[in-house]
Amino acid sequence: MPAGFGQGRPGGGRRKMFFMETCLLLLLQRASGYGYSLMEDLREFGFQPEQMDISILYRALRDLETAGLVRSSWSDESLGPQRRMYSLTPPGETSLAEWIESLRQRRREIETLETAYERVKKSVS
Amino acid sequence: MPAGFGQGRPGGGRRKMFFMETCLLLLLQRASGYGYSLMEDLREFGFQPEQMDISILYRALRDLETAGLVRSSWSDESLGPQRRMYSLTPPGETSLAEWIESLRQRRREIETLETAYERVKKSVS
DNA sequence: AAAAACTATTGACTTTTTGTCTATAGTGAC
DNA sequence: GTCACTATAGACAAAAAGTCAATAGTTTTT
Repeated sequence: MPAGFGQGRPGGGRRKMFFMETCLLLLLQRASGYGYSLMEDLREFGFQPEQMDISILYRALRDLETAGLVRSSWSDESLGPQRRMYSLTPPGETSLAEWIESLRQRRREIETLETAYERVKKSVS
Repeated sequence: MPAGFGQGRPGGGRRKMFFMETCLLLLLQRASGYGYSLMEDLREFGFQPEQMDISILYRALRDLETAGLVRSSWSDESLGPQRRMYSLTPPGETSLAEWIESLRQRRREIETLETAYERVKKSVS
């Protein structure tokens, strides 16, 4: 399977969440943030907060923290409910670079397919 | 979530197999083929037959047939074991066009992320 | 001040997907 | 006939992703 597609254990390998997690690392390299704010920021990359269950985002953040790519702490300075503020760790920066490269590879694979499709369409018509 | 990411039932929505199935439809628009031959043809799109279990390919073909996007028949003309020859149906052609468009969208989303990453890297250094 | 509404996070449950392993079955070679 | 090879199919298990509901503190409303 194509590079960037992972190798994969059952149900696993490259996951749907990969793109989202990469977006999160990028956002956190820009500035630290918490669940709800990151949710809004994801808009920039085509996500639509209204249409997604935010649990998925929280799970992604927890997974990233378990992997040591982000770190979190409770911020009590804010008004309103307590927020768990996330920020990027040095390993997170490294992973971000790698993941971006992986997505770049994936983009190239899609481009190959697009090109092939254009050729087929031309030969058929 | 980004267009091209499906909406999704549990564990579902946009699946890992989406890219592979689109490749298969494209290959079948070029010419009909069977399991093992398609496996080889997938090389063009970055797949590595040695490293993947062919069951996955067969399942993909059966799924596509269930969805009416391809049709199959036993070819007895060949020497060697019987082969199930697959070919693209008209609905399959339509889906192929849609799926390519969906992947195009996905590629654009990746490009957005790549661009954003370049900007962040520049501002950090 | 009690109730309601909102922000924020977490955890349990369920379905679907996906990878692996094994079974079947025909064909050609020795 | 047995063995190896090509080709396809099915069962099983593990993991991921989606939904739903629970918790908990904080403003706002009445």
